[in-house]
Amino acid sequence: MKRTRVRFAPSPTGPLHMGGVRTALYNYLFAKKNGGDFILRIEDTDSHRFVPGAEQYIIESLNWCGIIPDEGVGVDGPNPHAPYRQSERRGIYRQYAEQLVNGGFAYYAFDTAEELEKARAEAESEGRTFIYNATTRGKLRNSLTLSGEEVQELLTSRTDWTIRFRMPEGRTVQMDDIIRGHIEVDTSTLDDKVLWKRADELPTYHLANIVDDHLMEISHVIRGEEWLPSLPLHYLLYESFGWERPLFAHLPLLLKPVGNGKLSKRDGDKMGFPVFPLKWVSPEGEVSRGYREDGYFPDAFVNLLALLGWNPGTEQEIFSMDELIEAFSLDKVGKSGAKFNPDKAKWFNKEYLRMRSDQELTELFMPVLSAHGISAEKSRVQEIVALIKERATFVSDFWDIAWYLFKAPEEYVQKDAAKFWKSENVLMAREALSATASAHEMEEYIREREWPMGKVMNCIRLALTGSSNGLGIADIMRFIGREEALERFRRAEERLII
RNA sequence: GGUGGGUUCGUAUAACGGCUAGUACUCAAGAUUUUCAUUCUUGCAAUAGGAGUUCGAUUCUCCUACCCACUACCA
Repeated sequence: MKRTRVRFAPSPTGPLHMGGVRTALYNYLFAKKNGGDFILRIEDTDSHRFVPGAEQYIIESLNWCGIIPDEGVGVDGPNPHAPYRQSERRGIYRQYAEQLVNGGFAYYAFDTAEELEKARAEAESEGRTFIYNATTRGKLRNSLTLSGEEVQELLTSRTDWTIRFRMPEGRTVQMDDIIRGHIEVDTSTLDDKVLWKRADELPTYHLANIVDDHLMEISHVIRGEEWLPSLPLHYLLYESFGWERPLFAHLPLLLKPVGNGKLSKRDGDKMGFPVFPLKWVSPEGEVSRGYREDGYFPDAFVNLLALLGWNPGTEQEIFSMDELIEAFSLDKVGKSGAKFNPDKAKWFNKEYLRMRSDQELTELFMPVLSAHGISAEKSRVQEIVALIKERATFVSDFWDIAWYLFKAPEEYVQKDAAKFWKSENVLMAREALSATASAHEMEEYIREREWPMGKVMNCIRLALTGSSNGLGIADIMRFIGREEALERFRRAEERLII
């Protein structure tokens, strides 16, 4: 049997967004599940849309997620099909395009951008849509309508011609998609796509894609649903070359959380969640947040992405990468677009945070503490982390949850003070606090006297933390000590009016 | 407009012709707790509409509606 080889082939036109990461992930899982290769190829055939830094961003993102290519751009190991950057492969495409011309499957087109623009505008004014195919190509300037000498002349004198695919007439292309099943399309609705551009000596996506997939011995093409409309062309290209084609699987789109449409950069900014794996600063200086910088764990991110459009068929939701590889299969991938749910994303991270060891979380929390000007002993911090980890979604929550274990409150929440800082409460609280040596004793003291536990405790909590919610008094006192507790209470008495 | 794809609770999904349509997130209520959070329990909530095939349809077929993608010398 043929070896499984898949590729992720992004275009470096900007940061890779989470939909792209998911496509890469599914390719990776499929490859690993089948003991095959996962290849990273960069499709930079559009010189006008190149964005500096985008390629590096793609590599870093995949690396952060643990989606490691076996072959391709950024891989140190053996790269038998190098180069994997299409701009570096430009020399190989022209011959293939010309092979199609010689076989009668393609032709030279000399229409200028202006001429095509005019034809489109004309058609539109008549209520039609211009389509470059069998119905119009006979009236346009190309090697099918011009004489051999004219063609030769134009080929050498001009540098703005293209090679177009000659879309056959009256055929129904029969296709099969692993996810969507059998699909048929009539060629009369398709157009003569440009395959190669003389102007920059580069192929367009369609040609480069087919040639490279063939040369790199790709067995399965797993890509986004937006490519489904060009599948007939790709089928026809394989047929014209006489090549065996790979199997295709078109993944459902990732949709925005509310409303309709593809998930886009704007949605994240608007709704307060990242759309990109990593923070991205565009060449213009525009900043987009990333999952990594927002405090997500890479394995949580991968887990939530995996479950957007795929399900294991069981009720398991938490998967390590190895478990995903084991469980993954394309026939469990859904057909309909998946709306991204930020709440569920947070839930995943919360689950992953709980699974992290106290030691690891402590290492992550230490820099946060220093950033707040706190220097604390690691062993002490680790005890605190153990106490608060299940209250947090992100490591960054730790500070908000437990800052008062590191420093005294400067101010008090008005509403809580109004509710609990009352003379009778303060009297009881002061007595209980000063008459006992530990939180445990204090609790006994209050109970014996049948004082209202809630009122007294919240009064103390207000003095210790500045608000009426937070950790148990016993835990707080264990960390700050009795002296500090008494001091904080004294200060509250000075500052708060009854 | 044309072509293709899609449609189960608000969201992600399960149920490969046969249970009371299941689970998770969110939300609500209750229990626990000195507060908050956690935890536990319970609850709200769906097969887009219409025909057909069938003993029986969420599942198969057709029509309608709605949504999405594509329709570049972009990928």
